[in-house]
Amino acid sequence: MRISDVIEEFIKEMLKTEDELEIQRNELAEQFNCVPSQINYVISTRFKPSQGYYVESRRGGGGHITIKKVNITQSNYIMHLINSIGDSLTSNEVDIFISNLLSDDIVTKKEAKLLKVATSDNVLSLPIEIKDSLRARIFKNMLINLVDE
Amino acid sequence: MRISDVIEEFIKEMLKTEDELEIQRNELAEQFNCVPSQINYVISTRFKPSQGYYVESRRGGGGHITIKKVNITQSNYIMHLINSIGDSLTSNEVDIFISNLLSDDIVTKKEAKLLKVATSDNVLSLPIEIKDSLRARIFKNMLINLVDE
DNA sequence: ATTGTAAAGGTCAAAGAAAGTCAAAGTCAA
DNA sequence: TTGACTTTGACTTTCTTTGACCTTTACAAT
Repeated sequence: MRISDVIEEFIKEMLKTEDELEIQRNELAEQFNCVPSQINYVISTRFKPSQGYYVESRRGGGGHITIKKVNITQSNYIMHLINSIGDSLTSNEVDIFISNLLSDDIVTKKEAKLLKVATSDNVLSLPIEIKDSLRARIFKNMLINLVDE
Repeated sequence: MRISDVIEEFIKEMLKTEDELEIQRNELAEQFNCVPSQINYVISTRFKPSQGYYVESRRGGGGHITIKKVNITQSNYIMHLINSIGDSLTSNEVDIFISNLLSDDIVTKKEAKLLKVATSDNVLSLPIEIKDSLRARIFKNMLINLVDE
C-alpha cells in the first residue's frame, strides 16, 4: 500500500472524532518514516476544498499544519457548488454564483459582498492565466469556510 | 505552544479589564522564563499601532513599558487600519490584524474566517513579489466592505 | 553642579525551528 | 511504453528564540 494512502487514512481517522486536526509536519513524517514533503503531497492531493477540507499552516518555531473538515451532508448546496467549479473561474461566473447564493439565502449580504470583493477582477488584477485560477482557489476556499459547524 | 503567544495572551488578558497596562520588562521576562528581548519581540510583532495599540517606555531606574489599547468606533477602526496598510502585507501581519479585529469585536467570527481565507498564504500561493501586494489589495478592499453604513 | 554607577529598557544579528517548493527519479497500470 | 501518480531530497522562506552589546535615566557621592 502506498505510504500516501496510509497517511491519508491516518488523518481521516483522526478527523472522525474531531473536525479539526493540528499536526506537526516533521513529526508526522517521522512517524510514517517518510520525508516531510510527502505530507505536503498528501495534503495537496487529498485534502482539497473540493474534498471537503480546508488547510492552513504556519512556519517557524512552533509551526504546524491545521486541517479542517466540513460537514458535507449538512451543506449539500455549497459542496455541490464547490465541486462544480474547476481550476479556473471567470469574474462573470463567480458573480452569478454569488448572486445565486444570496437569492437562495445561503449567505448574508455582507458575506456576499466579501465574496465578491475578494474575487473581483479589479482587486485581483493579474494576468488572466493566473487570475482565473487564483479566483477559483479563493472562491472555493471561502465557500468551504461558510459551511456552518 | 510558543512562548511569544503565551506572553501575547497574557498581555491581552490584562488589557481586557483596563485599557492601559504598565509592565516591567525584566520582571515579565523572568515570570515567563525568557530573555528580556523576547518581550520586545512580542510587542513589536503583536502590539503595533496599526493593530490598535500604543506603546511607550522609559529606561533607567524605575523604567517600564506602557501598552495602551486605542479604543475607537468600528468605522474609524477600520478606516484607520486601512490607512495604515501599505502596498504590501505579509501573511503574518494580516493574521494579527484579523485576530485583533475579532477580539475587539469589530468583525464576526464568520467574517474573520472569510478575511483570513481570502488572504492566506495557502490559498494565494503565488510568487512573493505579487503575493504580498495582492494580499494587501484584497484585505483593504474587503475591509472597506465591512464598514457599517 | 559633576560624575559614577546601577538599573532599566533597546537593538540587531545569529542560531534554531518549522513548513513550503520544485523538479528529478521511481512505480505501475493500461 | 507511456502517462499519471508517488516518492525523495536539496534548497528556500518564514517565524521565533537567544544573547551580546548599546543607550537612557535615576540617584548618590563628591
